[in-house]
Amino acid sequence: MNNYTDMLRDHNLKVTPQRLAIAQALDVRGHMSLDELYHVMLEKFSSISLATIYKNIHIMLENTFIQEVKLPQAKSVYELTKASHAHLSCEKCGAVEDIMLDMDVLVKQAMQKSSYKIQEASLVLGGICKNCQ
Amino acid sequence: MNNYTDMLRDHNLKVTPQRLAIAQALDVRGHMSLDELYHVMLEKFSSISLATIYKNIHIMLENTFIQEVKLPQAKSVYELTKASHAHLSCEKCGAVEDIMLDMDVLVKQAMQKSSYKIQEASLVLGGICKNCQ
DNA sequence: CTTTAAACGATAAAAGTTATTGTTTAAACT
DNA sequence: AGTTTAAACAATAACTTTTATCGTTTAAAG
Ligand SMILES: [Mn+2]
Ligand SMILES: [Mn+2]
Ligand SMILES: [Zn+2]
Ligand SMILES: [Zn+2]
Repeated sequence: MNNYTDMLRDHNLKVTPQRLAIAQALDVRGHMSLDELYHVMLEKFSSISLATIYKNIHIMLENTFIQEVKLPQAKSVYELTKASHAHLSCEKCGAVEDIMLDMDVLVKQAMQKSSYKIQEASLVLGGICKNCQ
Repeated sequence: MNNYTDMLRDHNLKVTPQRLAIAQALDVRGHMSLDELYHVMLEKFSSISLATIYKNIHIMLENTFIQEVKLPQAKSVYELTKASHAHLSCEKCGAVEDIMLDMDVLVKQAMQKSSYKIQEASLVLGGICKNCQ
């Protein structure tokens, strides 16, 4: 009865070896594209179907077990759902990092300027990571 | 020698009737998905090829005549390049609006917290527009 | 243990995007 | 204005990505 098992059950997802491996991979690596996830999964399950990856990403998104992060100049990456946060994206090596930023002031400003009821903020900051500088 | 002609020439794009219509459509409607653009173009050019839309979007992106906006829960939309700005996206009707917000403080904060050299910020605020409330 | 609905792998089908080819045309140059 | 040429065009084939189908396996409940 490990950690990922409980997490999957909490999101009404049946616990399978494939899903446990997806959860672990995303937990360890943070952010992964669909392709990356598929190739990592192939190492553990040499005959896993690509359709299984697609279907699990879908249902995991529906059940908010994971989140999709759309990056400006690259393929989407996926991550385990956690507290809302922004992203740093290195335009040289493609690395993606989390960063906690207080967006309350900005969101409040936006609600005053516009007539929108804002529910969520998606911020991706593009730049060059320490390693690539 | 209209306005869109000059704009296209400024971005090293050969001026064709199709491109003038794309520029006008994006100028008038603000943000359009590839499909929307294709269908609007079909009204003016009943036999325009979908490949022409794809190719023009590509070269216009390359030459920074237009920008792509990736929305969290919807297809990408495209817009004429203008001063950097954030977006409001209505999760009910799909409307997309521009909003000018000063992100300097936030970006400065992010550069201090991380070791990234930040070059651009992409912010999409999801919510409910005035009409849909 | 059974039972059963869900998940799986394999693979076909559909949708989305890019490449190819012959024709047309915008723009440069007489 | 007429000629030339490279780029853009429409048509469509090829390729990639995503989704649907189907027979089999398995997680979870009883
Ligand atoms: Mn993240
Ligand atoms: Mn915009
Ligand atoms: Zn980097
Ligand atoms: Zn709306």
